[in-house]
Amino acid sequence: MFSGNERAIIIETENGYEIICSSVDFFVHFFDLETDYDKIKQKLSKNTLMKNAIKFGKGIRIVRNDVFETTISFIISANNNIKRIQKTLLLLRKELGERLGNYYGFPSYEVLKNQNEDYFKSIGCGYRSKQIVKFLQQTNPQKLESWKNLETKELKKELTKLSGIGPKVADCVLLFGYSKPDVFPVDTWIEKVYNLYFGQEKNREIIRDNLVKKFKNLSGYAQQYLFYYQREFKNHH
DNA sequence: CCCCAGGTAGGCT
DNA sequence: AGCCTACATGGG
Repeated sequence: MFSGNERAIIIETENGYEIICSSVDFFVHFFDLETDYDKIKQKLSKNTLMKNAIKFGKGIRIVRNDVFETTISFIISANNNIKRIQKTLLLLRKELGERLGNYYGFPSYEVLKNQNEDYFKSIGCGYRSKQIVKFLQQTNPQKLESWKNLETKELKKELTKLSGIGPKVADCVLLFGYSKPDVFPVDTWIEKVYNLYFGQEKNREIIRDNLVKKFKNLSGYAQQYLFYYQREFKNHH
């Protein structure tokens, strides 16, 4: 697991998890270790689906990642698969990031802004390359940080004005970058979950609104449990 | 050759 | 406001 210039290696043990990392304070905050997830799990365990999903993803944490890194990462994630997303992000670090022993930090805004569309294509960003270049021209980390006290709805409106950011990527940035819990990112997996357990609907905006109404301030947590459950479920069948 | 993957942008109505 | 469809790229 990487964030900025930090790295953590997580090992599952008999009675929990062990984290070997570059900075304890950083990762206590990053993994939100001061939040009581047992309480959240209890509140969400209202039916068999949620109980199973929580049991399956018992170690899930909503990370508190840097906003800029989160945004770049999720622009790359759009209509992409996780394996290639990880590969592309590792290449970004290796080719443009600072070398820190045997790993690399996330590249700075200035370095990223100096790259052109062809560069991003060369590391597998595909057609998102143009969006990334445009995004880097439109904004910068300072501007993104300045929005952190806006309310969820207002913040989403600002985010979706930027290139490469639609409703789903915005929700992910709100959740993992701005730590807003009242969002429910709807991707292809959540669409499947919804159609399996909640009802027939293909409009993702309607799906999102219904799920936020249902889970309110625990939407982000519920989303993570259901997302992981559905994605892994597929691998086991 | 098809469909899918942590969807979005731009054009049309 | 909604409803198409093109879009890179690799895997199944």
